[in-house]
Amino acid sequence: MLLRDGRGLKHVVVREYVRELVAGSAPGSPAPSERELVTQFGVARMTVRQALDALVAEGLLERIPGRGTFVARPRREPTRITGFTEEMSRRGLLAESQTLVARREQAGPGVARALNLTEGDAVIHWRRLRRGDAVPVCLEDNYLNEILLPGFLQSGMPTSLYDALSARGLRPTWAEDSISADVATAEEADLLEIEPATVVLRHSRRGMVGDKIVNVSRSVYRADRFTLWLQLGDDAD
Amino acid sequence: MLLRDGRGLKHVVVREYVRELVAGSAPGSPAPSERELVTQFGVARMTVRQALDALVAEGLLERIPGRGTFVARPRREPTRITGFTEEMSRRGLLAESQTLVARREQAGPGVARALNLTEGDAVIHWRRLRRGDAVPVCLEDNYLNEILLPGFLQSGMPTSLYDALSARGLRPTWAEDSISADVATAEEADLLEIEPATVVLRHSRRGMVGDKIVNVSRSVYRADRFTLWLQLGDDAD
DNA sequence: TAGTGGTCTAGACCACGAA
DNA sequence: TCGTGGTCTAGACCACTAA
Repeated sequence: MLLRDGRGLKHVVVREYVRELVAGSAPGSPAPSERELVTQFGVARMTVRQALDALVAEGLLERIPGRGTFVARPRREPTRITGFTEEMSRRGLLAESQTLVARREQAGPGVARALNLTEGDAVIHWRRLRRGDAVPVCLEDNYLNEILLPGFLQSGMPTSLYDALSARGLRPTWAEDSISADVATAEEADLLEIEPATVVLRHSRRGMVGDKIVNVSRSVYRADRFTLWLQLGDDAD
Repeated sequence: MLLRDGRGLKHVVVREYVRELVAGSAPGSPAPSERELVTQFGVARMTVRQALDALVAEGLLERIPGRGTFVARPRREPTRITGFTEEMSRRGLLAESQTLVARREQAGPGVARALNLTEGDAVIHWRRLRRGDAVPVCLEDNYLNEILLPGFLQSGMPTSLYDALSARGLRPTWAEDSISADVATAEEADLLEIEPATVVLRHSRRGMVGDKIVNVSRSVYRADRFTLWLQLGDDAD
């Protein structure tokens, strides 16, 4: 079903027409009325409603009974699942990255459990020292399920892990995170250019898309250089 | 419009009938077919579709063209915005709370900005020492916009702030959080029963419902007793 | 082939908002 | 009063799945 090109479906035609029509309009601007669209496209009103229903559901439009249909104010969006590169650029800092380890390894017990693999299964281990505006900010270990990412190590390491995962349709849309405060080990302190036993923020993440567990990351941040910002919830009042 | 009791609307009748019918069914169980419901309720098929559309949108049902309509597997849900009490009970710990301060104050510059008030405006300041299974875990300062919560201090302090806000229709559905690692001040260390300058996790939150900023909290957690757990994203693959 | 959901029509009446 | 969105009808044809 639905092998016809989307442009052939009338409700899709109307939907995309309205979407482009209101693109860039200020919140509160009126959209065409349903009966206007009926005459304009020569379709039934139910078809127009189906088109508008979709735009209302995605938060672009808002219906007010007795008044009309209007451009909705943009919804607030919860924090997306991003990596260091995007996070730094959001803060207006230049993200740099130095790969310390990039190799195939056998999963240890913790990584195996987190990736839902068996101990000893092959995983990709990628360790990077992350800088923001040239200052060491974060030491990040990523473990990837090699079965999901054949040839990943051979294809040359990308700048942004999440961009590389996106290209393979494996960008996590869901994550389980844990965040704690701790002190740096000697090795961490050395790489982050801080004194041993200095306060750090630890952040572990399990990234998933659908039912697939894509990666596990363990990051340690300099507490004097990094605060985690989050937006939670949704605007469904 | 819609002053008729919801039970009078046919698509609502059908929707709630189906909702109760499939309540408790295993994911993958078949729901009644659209045409079955048409004959059963004596309504048009568009009406049945409207009813089922709502259940599909909320993730209860799933349509598979050519096969039928089925109970969907429950969606994963991002971490809700909760407070200490719910968080502890989720971990199977007994949450206790000792109020140290509960009074009306004038907002300082930081609190005023966070609550979008003017410096010197009245705010409710509520400071509590929070214990999990009798061990001090967290010192929490809450600042509430008094205009939104008239008589809050007089009504007796509740166990759970979020429960009390729910009762007034002011439970935050949206929050902006910041999380950092730090060391305890002398006062914090004393109350949390740790050594001064011990590592702690700081968590600030601005809680909102709609456009209203309800509260600002600043919590300091013993790092040896608390790790923050989060689930981010949604299951819209 | 029979049954399913997806799309679509050409109407209708209702409650509400604004003029 | 007129225009709006909300609800509802009684059909229709299509593409797909499963027997």
